[in-house]
Amino acid sequence: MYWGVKMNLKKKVSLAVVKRLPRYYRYLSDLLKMDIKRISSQELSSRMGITASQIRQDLNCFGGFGQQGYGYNVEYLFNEIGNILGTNNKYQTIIIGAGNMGQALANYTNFEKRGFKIISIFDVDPKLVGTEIRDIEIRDLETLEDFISQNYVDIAMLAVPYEQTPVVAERVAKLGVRGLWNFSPMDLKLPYDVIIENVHLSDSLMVLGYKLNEKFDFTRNDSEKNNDCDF
Amino acid sequence: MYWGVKMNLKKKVSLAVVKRLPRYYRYLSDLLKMDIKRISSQELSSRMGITASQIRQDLNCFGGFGQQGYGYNVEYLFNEIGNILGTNNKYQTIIIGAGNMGQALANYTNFEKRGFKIISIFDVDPKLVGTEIRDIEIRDLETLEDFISQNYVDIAMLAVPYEQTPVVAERVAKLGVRGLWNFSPMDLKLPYDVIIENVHLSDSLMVLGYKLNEKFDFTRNDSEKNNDCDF
DNA sequence: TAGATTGTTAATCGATTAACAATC
DNA sequence: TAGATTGTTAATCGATTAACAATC
Repeated sequence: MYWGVKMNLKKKVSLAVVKRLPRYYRYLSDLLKMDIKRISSQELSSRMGITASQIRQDLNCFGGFGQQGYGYNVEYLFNEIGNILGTNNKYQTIIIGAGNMGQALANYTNFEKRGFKIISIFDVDPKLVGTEIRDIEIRDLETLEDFISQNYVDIAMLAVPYEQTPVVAERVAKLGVRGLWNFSPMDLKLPYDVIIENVHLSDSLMVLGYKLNEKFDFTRNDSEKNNDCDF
Repeated sequence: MYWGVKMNLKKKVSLAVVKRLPRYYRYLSDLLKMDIKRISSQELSSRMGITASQIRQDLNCFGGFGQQGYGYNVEYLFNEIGNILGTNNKYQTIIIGAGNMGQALANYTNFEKRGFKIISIFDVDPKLVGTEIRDIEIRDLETLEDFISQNYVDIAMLAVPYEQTPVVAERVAKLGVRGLWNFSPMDLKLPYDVIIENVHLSDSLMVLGYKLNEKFDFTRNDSEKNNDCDF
C-alpha cells in the first residue's frame, strides 16, 4: 500500500511510559523548588535511579524538549510534562463515600493542583449529609442523579464499602461519568465506555509482604503446611 | 565452570509476576465464594482478561499446582498462592499518623486476613492519643522508640503529612523496621536495608487523567499554551 | 482409552539499554 | 570552535504468547 502523504500515525505511547510521567513531574517539581534551572538526562537519571537513555526515550515520545549540549530547562520541561498530564485541566470530580478514605481524599489539596477539582461529596449517612469538608458539601447519595444531570462530572472517586462499590460504579457510569477511581479490592466490569483506575491497597501491601519475605525470609507463624496435591 | 551438583539456583521471580499474584488470589477467593471447585487456565483467563498462557507461566514460577486434563483445584490453588504471598504470616504492623488516611487503614479489617496485624497507631495529636480504633490504641509518637524496642515491628504504614514523612521514615528504619508502606508522593531514600512500597495516589490519579484525555480528548480549560522552546 | 488441559519449550513481541551522529 | 548532550537508530534484554508433547 502506498501512503501518498506522511500519515500522522502517532504511535500510542505505552502504559509503561505514561506511568513514569507523574514521577518525572515530581522530580522536576523538586528541582524547581531547589532552584535548579537546567538538568541533563544523565544527572536526572542518577537522581531517579533509572537510565539516562530511558529518560530521553520517554520524553521523546512526546517531543524534543531538550537542547543538545545543554540538557533540559527544568521549568520548561516541568510545564511540558504538566501539559501532557493535563495538570491545567479542571476535571470535575466527585467523591462517593465520606468515610475515612473519602475524607482523606477530600482533604488532599494537591489533587486540585494536578487538575482535579472536587465539586461534591456523597454519602448515605444523615449525620454527614449537609456538612462540609474544605467548603465541599456532603450531599445525600440519593441526590446523585440530580446532581450529575445538573453539573458535568468527569471523574468519580469511589470510596464506599466493598459490597456497594459495583452498584455505585454502575450508577455513576450510567450517568455518563467517564473516569472511575476505584478503591475497592475488586475489578469493576461495566457495560459502559469508562476508564477505570484502581488503587488496590491490599494488593500493594501483599507485594510488600512478598518482598519482605523474599529478602529477609520471615518465619511463618502458622503450623506446617501440607504441600501434597491430592484431590 | 563445573557444577558438581545441580545447584538450587531458583531464578528470581520477576516483579511483573509477583504483582499479579494478589489479583489471582482475589479471583480465586471469588471462585471459592461461588462454590466453584475447579477451573482451567482457559476459563480463568477469560474471567481475568489475560491469556491462559500467562496464567500457566505465572503459576509455574512457583510450582505445578494443576493437573493435566483437569485444571486447577480452586481451593488448593487459593491456599498455595496464599502461602506464596504469606497470608498466614503475622506481620507486626504499626500505623503512623491517625488522620483520615491512618484511620482508614486502621479500619481495613481485610489486612489482618492477609497476614498483617496492626498492633499500634501513633500520632502527635493529644486529642487522639489514648483513644482507640478497633481496639488498637493510639499512642504518642514520642513513645515510638520505646514501643518498637519492646515490640517487634515488621512493617510501618506511613500516613503522616508530606513534610514529616522522610523524618518518620528515617526514625522507624533506624529502629529496625524492615518494611515501609509510604503514602506520601515522594520517593524515600534511606540509608537502611528496608523494603519500601509506595502508594502514590496522585500518580495514579494523573494516569487516570491521561487516559481520559487520550480516549475522550477533554478540552483544556486554560489559555493556549506557548509551545516554543526558546530559553 | 480418548479427551482435556497442564507444564514447558520455542517464537514473538515490546521495552530497555547502548551507541553515536546530529547539533546546540 | 570544541565540548556536551540530545534525539534516534540499532542491539539487547525480558516478558508475553503460541505451540505442543507429556500426562492425568
